Amino acid sequence: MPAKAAVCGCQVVHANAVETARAGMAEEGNLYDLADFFKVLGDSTRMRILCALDLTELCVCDLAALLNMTMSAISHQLRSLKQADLVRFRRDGKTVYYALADDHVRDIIEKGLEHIREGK
Amino acid sequence: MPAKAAVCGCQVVHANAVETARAGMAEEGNLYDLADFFKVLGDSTRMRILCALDLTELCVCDLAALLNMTMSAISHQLRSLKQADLVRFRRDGKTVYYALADDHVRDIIEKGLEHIREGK
DNA sequence: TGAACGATTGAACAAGTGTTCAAATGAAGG
DNA sequence: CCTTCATTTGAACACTTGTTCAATCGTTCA
Repeated sequence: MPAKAAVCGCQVVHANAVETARAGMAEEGNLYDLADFFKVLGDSTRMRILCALDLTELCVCDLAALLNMTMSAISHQLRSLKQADLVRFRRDGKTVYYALADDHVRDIIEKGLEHIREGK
Repeated sequence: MPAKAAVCGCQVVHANAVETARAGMAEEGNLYDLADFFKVLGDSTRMRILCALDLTELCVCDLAALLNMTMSAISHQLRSLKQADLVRFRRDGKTVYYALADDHVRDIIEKGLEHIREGK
């Protein structure tokens, strides 16, 4: 408890619980990566892009038309999605087609929807 | 294609694909809620709190000590987590104990970790 | 090669977010 | 009651983030 008091200045201590948490938690770096990953999903534009790509392959121009946004804005967001390995792309002439990278995304989005629907 | 050209100004059109996406996408409102939900998971402090609570119930002071942050900062983040139905709490005297709300969170976090580990 | 065009990039700005600090609750005990 | 103390709250600040705008890249085709 001295260690704790030094940190947070309060006297309530659950040293066992804190130690349990400290010992069992995933590696620090992994948690930051995990937060960064979910951060990518936490934007409505990117979420709408993902849900559109879940249905069919689309080019930047298609997405811009579908979401009523500029190609630049779409392209910027696709960059984030690419870096997070959420989408893949193929080039055909001047056109670049985007699609979901794999089924992980589908699963995660599905789980998220479950949580939301259940919450009300 | 006139409709599309009006929106994004380019000539490449995949009207069928765009229509498929438009017709099949989840309701607009749901996608915004979904993005907001993931936004809550997209912060390292909140993620660390969730992972700690995944192992054991903890009070604000415990979390502050564990994460080496002020109780105020922790409390602010717990508020977000509460609003997103990710954590529940019980009061015992002056102390408030927090815990994970349900198993949805565990599942989602697990899926996220899978994705990250697989990506490299 | 040079024009056309889909896509990408970088800088800049507005809007949103997390932490800090100080003040205010709410519960327990003297 | 009045004090103590864990927790919460609100305002302020620095920092991050999404979109816009202009310029550039990369490919096709004449």
